[in-house]
Order: sequence, then C-alpha cells, then structure tokens
Amino acid sequence: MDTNSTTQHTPSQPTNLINCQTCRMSNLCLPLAIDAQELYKLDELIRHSNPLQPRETIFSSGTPFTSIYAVRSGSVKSFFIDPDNHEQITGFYLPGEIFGWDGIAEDQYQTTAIALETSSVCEIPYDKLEQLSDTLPEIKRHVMKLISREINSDQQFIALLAGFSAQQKLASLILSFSDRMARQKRSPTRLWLPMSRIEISNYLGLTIETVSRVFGRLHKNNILKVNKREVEILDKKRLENLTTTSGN
Amino acid sequence: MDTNSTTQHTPSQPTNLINCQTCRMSNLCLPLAIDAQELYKLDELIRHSNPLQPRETIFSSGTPFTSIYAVRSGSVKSFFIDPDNHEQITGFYLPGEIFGWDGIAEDQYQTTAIALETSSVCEIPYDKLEQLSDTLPEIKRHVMKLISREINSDQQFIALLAGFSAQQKLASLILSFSDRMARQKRSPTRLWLPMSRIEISNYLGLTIETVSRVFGRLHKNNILKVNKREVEILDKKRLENLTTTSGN
DNA sequence: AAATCGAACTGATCTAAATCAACTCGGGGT
DNA sequence: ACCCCGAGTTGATTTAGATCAGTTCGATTT
Repeated sequence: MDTNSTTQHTPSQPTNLINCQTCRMSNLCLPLAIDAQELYKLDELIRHSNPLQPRETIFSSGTPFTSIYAVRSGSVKSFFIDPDNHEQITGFYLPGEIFGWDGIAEDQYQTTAIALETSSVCEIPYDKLEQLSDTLPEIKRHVMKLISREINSDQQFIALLAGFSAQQKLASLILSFSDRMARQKRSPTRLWLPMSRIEISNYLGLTIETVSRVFGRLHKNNILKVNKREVEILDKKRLENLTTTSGN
Repeated sequence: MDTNSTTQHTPSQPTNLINCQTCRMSNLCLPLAIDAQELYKLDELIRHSNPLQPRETIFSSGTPFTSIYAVRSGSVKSFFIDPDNHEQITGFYLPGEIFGWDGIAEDQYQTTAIALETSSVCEIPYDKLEQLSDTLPEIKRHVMKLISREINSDQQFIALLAGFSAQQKLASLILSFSDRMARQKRSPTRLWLPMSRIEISNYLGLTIETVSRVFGRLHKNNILKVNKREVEILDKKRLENLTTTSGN
C-alpha cells in the first residue's frame, strides 16, 4: 500500500508526461554519466506503461522476447513453472531494478513476470536499445554491467540457498530488502513486504510454517517487529550477525 | 584423466598453432554464422594459454576484471568464499562453456575460478571483445546470448536448490553432465566426474554422506553404475523421472 | 610389502525443517 | 451483523538429511 504511493500515476495521465528526466529511480537504472542530450534519446525509446494491477502479467514464459523492463513503482516477481506445474520464484524486483534479461538467449522469455501490487514499469524494446547502444558507448557499457549484476545477484542467491539455514535465509532476505529500500531513499528500517508468506517460503526453499516461526523468533528476540507484512528492523547489528555461520 | 586426452596440448607446442579454426569446441562458444574472415579476427584477440595444472587458479575473487574465458579442454569450477571463510561453488564449466561474466559489473571478479583437472582455457580480453563487437554485430549478439544463457542456467539452478530433494538434485546434475557431454560429441552415458564428492555436495547444498548414499541407492536400483568418479547411466528414462516431483 | 593418507562408503543417532492439524484474525460479500 | 475465506500463526509429530563414528579402498611413499 504505502510502498508506491509517492510514485503513483493515474491511468488518465498522458504517458508522455512520465519520462526518465523526472523519474526518481533513473539514477539507479541509468548510467550516472549520461548527459541530457543522451537521456533524451533514451527516453524516446522507453514505453512508460499505465499502472499494472496486482497480479497483472508483464510477460509470460515461452512468449517472444521483445523488451527488458525497469520497475518504476511497486514490485514484481519472476518465476518458472516446471513441467510438474510447480512454481519456483527466481526473483523479486523493486523500483529502479531491471528484469527480463532471461529472454535474450532463446529469443523468448524463460520466466513469467507479474506485478505483486499496483505497479508501473518502463518497457525498453531490446532492438531499439541495441541500436542506441551502437551510437552511445556509455549505454552499451552500462547495459553489460546491469546484466553482469543480475548474474552476481543470482550467484549470491545460489550461495544462500545452498549453504544457509532457514534463519540465515530470512535474515538475508530482510537485509537485502532494507538495502534496496535505502537505495530508493526510503526508510531502511520500516519495511512493507509486497509478497505473501507463501511467496517468501517458495523463494527461500522453505515452508510457510518455517518462515512464520522464524519471524516469530526474531520478533520475540527483539530483532524485528513483525506484523503480517509490516517488518521493522529493531537491531540491525544482530540481524547481520545472524546471516553469518558464526553468528548463531 | 580420459576427459581431456583428445584435446591435450603439450606445453612446448607453439600457442599460435592452437586457434579457433581447428578447435573442436568452437561451434559451442562461437556463433555458427560467423564467416572465415571474421573468425580470423576473433582468433587474433584470443590468448590460448598453456595447459593448466589441476587446482591452478584462472582468476581470483577481488582481482581486476580483464577477460572472460572459454574452456577448451578439462573442466573448471567457480566459487565464492564468504566472510566466514566458507567456500560455495557456483558453477562447473566444461569444454565449450564460457565463464567470468561476473567480473563486468564491478570491474573485478566476484568469484574465483580454478581448474579441476589438467585443462586448457582460451582467454578473451574483454576490452578487445568490446571493440570487435562494435564492428561485428554477429559477435555482439552472440555475446549477449551467452550472458543471457548464464542467467538462465543460474536461475534453473536456483529452482533446483530451492525446491528439490537430494535425489532430484543429484539426478539433475548427472543429466546435466550427460547433456553437456553429448554437446561435446562425447558419450552421454559413460561419464567421468571431474569433481570430488565434497565439491558435488557443496554445489548441491548437501553433505558428502548424503551424496554417497543417493549414489548408492541409484546404483542399487540399476539406474546408475557408480564407481568413485565413474558414472554410467543405465536407465536414462527412470533417471529423468526422478527429477520430477511426481517421479518418486 | 608395510605404512600412510585422502576419498569414498556405510551405519547409528540426532535435529532442523517438513508435515499434519487446529486456530486466529481481518476484511469482503450478502 | 453474520458468514466466509484466505493469510498468517502456533502446536504436535514425523522425516529427510545432517552429524558423528568408524571402515574400506586404492594410490603413494618408504
């Protein structure tokens, strides 16, 4: 609810009033070095869509790859559906973060992406981006860094899943959200989680009961204040200690 | 041992005799469409190193990013060392596969990569690759697909770690190796695993005992013939069934 | 050929997290 | 105001996999 109130746009607002120049998140998804002239060019190719409803699909697994997307407000999850119809969430994306890279390899998206709440996203047609990057080396280098960053965060997450306990996983997730809130210049201590317990447990490879119990324990120990999806970090130091092997 | 015997080069052989034109793996790491002229240009920038000894380091976490690498023969593992000095393997790379993309984002490698056995790798200086891709759009598009493929396989692996049992994980790993052997035109049923049980268990988020027991069970059920690092797939159908949720 | 050492296997026991089962809480809808 | 219904919590029990404790095997050294 309160996560997107400050960047909310009404459907009736003309889309051309929404642009990168005025976007609060552009410092995250765009190269800092880019000059005004170049920003204008980039802005021309980006489609700023109307707000998405909660659960609305941005792209589906198996459909042709056309664009990558940046979250402008709200939040997005991406996931596989494996053959036996089991959903596996592979990422949550917050304002300023970019998703959809998985479509490039096979010319079709390998995951499905949906809005977790009322959200708006910027669609960046990939062919246009390729053209633009031919003339603007800054853009090209930034794109490479963004993709590499996705690889890094996926691999960090692999390390988390393979080696960490339920408590370490959940503490890491909360701290990750906290950091990403800070980058958005929003409170890093008072968080509102846009996803359900089912989605958290799926993402972390746990059950809802375990997630609920770990939240309960962290609450009891005065590390977090947890009330449904509202989480307040009371003791960041101790929370960080919990993410290390020694810290428990 | 036998995994790299056919592509072994002696240290005394001049490196300029090793090139992409004659590489058995070039159809995997290079675009199929590339013409002879272009291949020649690409070949000029690639450094074909002398064979690496088992355990020899290719690059280390934290050192400046200069190049990406393709496995020519042998095999490579990449891994993090987290603050509490615990190693977490993030990938195994076989001939024709490319690694090192994680260095782009921060201009330094985030992982360490070492040879698992006597191996040779092709070093591709990233700045040269960028220059070349400016003039050869085919190369540029291929590079993007390769990176995207790394994202896809990382995300597939996330799904494996988060949702699968020990048996499903191990069955998936064996089948992955089998597929990758087939791509190399090598036997997809008689495998020699280049990594130890410790490395397998670390990668899959299990213990060595569990890996050993699951191998034992698959052996007893006549699905695999397992003897240390030699694995023969006896019943591929049943092995595939084990990777689905329904299949057990 | 005996001694050493590391990798892998196997058995016994333990435990973190899964599973099964209520129960609470807070909206909507009628 | 009442009934639902889905989300989340909490408790009891079970279990897959971890941990602890040897044992086996083969390669290397002496």
